[in-house]
Amino acid sequence: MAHPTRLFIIEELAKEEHCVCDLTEQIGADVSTVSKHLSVLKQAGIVTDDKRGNQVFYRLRVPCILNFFGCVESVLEASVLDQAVLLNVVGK
Amino acid sequence: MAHPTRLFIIEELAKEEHCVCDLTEQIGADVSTVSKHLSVLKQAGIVTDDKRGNQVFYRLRVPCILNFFGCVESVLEASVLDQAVLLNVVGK
DNA sequence: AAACTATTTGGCGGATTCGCCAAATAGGCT
DNA sequence: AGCCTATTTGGCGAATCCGCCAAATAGTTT
Repeated sequence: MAHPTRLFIIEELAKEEHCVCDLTEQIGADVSTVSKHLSVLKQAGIVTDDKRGNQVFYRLRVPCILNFFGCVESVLEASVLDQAVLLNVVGK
Repeated sequence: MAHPTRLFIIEELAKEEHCVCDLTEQIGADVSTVSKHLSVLKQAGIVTDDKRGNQVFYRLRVPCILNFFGCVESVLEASVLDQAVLLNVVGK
């Protein structure tokens, strides 16, 4: 599934947990789209979810995943966009 | 582009440099396919190429990228295959 | 130059992925 | 219960990606 969005999600969750609605608003895509991205990340074990009230909060389960970005940045003068490209490469 | 193959390439190049023909033989896909994978990795800055004679040798340019795998393993009891899945998620 | 090996590039069908909409599920509130 | 908000799931067309073949490019050898 889509990169830039998932990358963005990971970066956001690295700061603090967010509910789906929150991420959806920031991303600007349809809620169902964001929900599916989170579903994939969850299935991969990268994030965990926590239902409170009628909303679900997601948070990063693998903080060290951020080192990956640092690693890349140390070599490339990479912007977030370039990282997306990179991840696209390694992943998908 | 494809995951398992690119993941395999990264792991192989982590050990030592390889020419395209070498990787192609190990992977079992068409040479053009492998070449394209390498091309993508190169464009992303993950590998560098070095032409000697009539063959091109590729090597890892971002060794720390391997830490990423270690990171994932520390959380998941992930096999190489699972890592491929994970990368598919983060990437693609 | 001709022949041969190694690699890259273009093209194309097939498969996968993406993102939206609509419908279903879940919890909260009146 | 009925209504509303939040989220997930199913479905589908559009876009992307993959892997092979064929052709082009580059270097070696004779």
